[in-house]
Amino acid sequence: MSSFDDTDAFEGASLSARAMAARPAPYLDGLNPAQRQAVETLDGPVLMLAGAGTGKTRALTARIAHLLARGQARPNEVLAVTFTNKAAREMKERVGRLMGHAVEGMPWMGTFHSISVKLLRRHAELVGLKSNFTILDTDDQIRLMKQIIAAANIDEKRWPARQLAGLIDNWKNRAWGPEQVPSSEASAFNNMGTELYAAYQARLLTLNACDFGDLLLHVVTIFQNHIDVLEQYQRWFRYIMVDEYQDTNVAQYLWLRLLAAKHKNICCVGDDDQSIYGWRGAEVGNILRFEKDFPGATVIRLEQNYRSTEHILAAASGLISANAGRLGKTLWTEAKGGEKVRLIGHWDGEEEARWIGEEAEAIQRGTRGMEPRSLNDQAILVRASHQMRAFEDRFLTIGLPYRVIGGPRFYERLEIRDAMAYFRLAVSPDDDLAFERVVNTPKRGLGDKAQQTIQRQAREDGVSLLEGARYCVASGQIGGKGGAQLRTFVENIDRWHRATLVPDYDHVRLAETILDESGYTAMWQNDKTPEAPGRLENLKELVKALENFDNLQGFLEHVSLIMDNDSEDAEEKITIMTLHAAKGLEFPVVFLPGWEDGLFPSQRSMDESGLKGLEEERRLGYVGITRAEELCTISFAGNRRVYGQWQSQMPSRFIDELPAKHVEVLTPPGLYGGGYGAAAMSAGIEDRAARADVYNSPGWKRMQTRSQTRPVSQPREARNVVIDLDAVSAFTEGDRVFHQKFGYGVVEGIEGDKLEVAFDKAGTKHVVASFIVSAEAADDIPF
DNA sequence: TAGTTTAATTTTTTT
DNA sequence: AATTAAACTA
Repeated sequence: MSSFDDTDAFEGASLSARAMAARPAPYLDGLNPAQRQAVETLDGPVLMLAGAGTGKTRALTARIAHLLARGQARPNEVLAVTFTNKAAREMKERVGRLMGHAVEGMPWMGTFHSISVKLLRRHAELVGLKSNFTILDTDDQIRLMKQIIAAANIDEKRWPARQLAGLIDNWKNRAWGPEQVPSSEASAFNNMGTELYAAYQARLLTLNACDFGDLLLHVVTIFQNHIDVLEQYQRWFRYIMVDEYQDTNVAQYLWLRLLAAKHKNICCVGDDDQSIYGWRGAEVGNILRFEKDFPGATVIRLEQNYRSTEHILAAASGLISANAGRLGKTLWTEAKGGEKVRLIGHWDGEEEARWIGEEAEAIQRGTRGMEPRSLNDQAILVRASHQMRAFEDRFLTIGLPYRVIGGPRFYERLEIRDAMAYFRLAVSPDDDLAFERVVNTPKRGLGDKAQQTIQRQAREDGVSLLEGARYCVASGQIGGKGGAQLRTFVENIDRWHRATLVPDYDHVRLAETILDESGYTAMWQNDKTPEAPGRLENLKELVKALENFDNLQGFLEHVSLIMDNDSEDAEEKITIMTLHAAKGLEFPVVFLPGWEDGLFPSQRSMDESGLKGLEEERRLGYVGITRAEELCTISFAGNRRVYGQWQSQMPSRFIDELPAKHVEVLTPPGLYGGGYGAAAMSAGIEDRAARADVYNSPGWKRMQTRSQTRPVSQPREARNVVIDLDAVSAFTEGDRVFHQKFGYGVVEGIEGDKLEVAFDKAGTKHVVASFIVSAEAADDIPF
């Protein structure tokens, strides 16, 4: 087969059509019948119900390739929408690979938000914005809300800005503008909700800004009010594809329905069982209702799972079957055998972390006939991010490398946001929010009083804060040391702004100059806190990132939308992340800790959303289990510290819902001296134990027997841990010591078998004594 | 104005 | 427990 066919096929519609007739397309190879149907059903509405691990992305990308190769649509006529930039990037790459060349001309493949920005920049004037509007992030949003609340004379303590921001966000998710908020919501936020919403929107317009919700809402508004614009895009987007349809909110739904109304060539891919974003406005109803919305829709179910063993699949299916109102799918796999899902109970959270750490290392070495698995192939998925700390603490002390996904992202870090505010001021000096953020950072002797003076002046004259400040300096309203510094600040901004007006200015150089002249770099250089060096490092990284852009404007635009920064590093590490963050990913080995009622399912979810909340939690469990390819271990702890208080926990009700024959109950090692807590042995567990085979293991029974003899009071004491006295007694307070991972430090205290050590670089930590050597001994070890 | 102490709050998260 | 905001003191 010559390579000419490949290239020729993509030259134009007629040629490619002929090439198609000549031989089957390579992108169809290896697709199962359902996938193939999904790829080849190009016209009319299609709902692709794709269960976990059923090759959804594969089908979706092949469909795009098919569309283009057959010449049914030009690349710019295909609208392909995802939720995250990562997903969009991946899709682009994979389509490119299928086509055998990069897909340059697919400008409409992206997230709802990035596509909306593109549309909105073209038609901004239709909603009263200028096309160079700025996009506010959550932080700016909150600060703006604070001002609005203060202006309305509302006690901010009783009515926090955060709450208002959340409320307005919710309304925007439902595609309600200030006028469309129904009267049933009138009592919201001290009966002022709608008014404040309107005030907030008005303020955004004057700032020529919008928040994330507006990006979508404005586009919907334009489509609804300007038929000509809508029709233009309806004609343009001949084929529409949507990933993760179960996560769409009402605004996104309207957005799509309006665009698809003409050609009705819309293909939505999703899985109602993986809808886990209800709390931020996603409507499962959208996917459940698809066939009503688009009569004559073809519904295709992808049910063959290529990811997990049959036990894992069966456990997940068993769990999710407890949910009502599903579209219904039956996942199956050709892969037989494999390990059952493992279940293990622990005395407390610390022990759970210890056990998982040891298990991860055992799996890394290869255990029980299983092939060794790199730490990269293992993940710990938690319900809430605060659960991560227990694992981090434990892994730090035993030196197990880990990576946390979903911490504060790069562009959300304090120093980056500060630096960005400076850049924003340079680009648009009238950006009041940016001005406010950095006017006294670093400290310029401009406290509340001075800032209020500037605010008042700016408001009186109807000008920006920068102009207000300029006047305050000129008129002597702000004098003294602060005044002098404010003058320099204003002059600096003027100068930086002039620099951005020069054609082809060196923006990297300018950025460095700005950080330098503002004293921002110096501020962190003089800061002696342990995080200061890291922050300086981040600033350097920021400047480096600038090199990829033509100018500061372009960079700011990019950053306001793309907040992800996944830096891959070479070292093998186990991944710790939330269940939410894990959606769409897969790992050979998965640990699911913390399956305790109240934690998972989360109490708050159940309180706020009742049965609906519980079902969403259950879907979250389903997502968690289906992330695993080979080995899935669910665990819970009988006792856990919640907000600093010890609490007895009950095993999650979801554990009872797992089909017993696909679950193996492990005997916890912690049985040696521990026992089960009084609360844990209370009626609940016994009931459940009687019902479920899951609890018929020797280990579980022993655990119950022991629990009757031991009351729960102080778990820490109750646990009869073998203390390595030799290791501890080797040290006293004040000793200079060395740790493999943390380096040198001084012993500050001794607790059981742990030492409290103040490390020179890593800060104060509790470390197991056996991992410590004296500093003198360390000096003798040649590295 | 700036640093210090006290009190309140505590999910999940993308754009 | 730990973070964060607000109140308080120098």
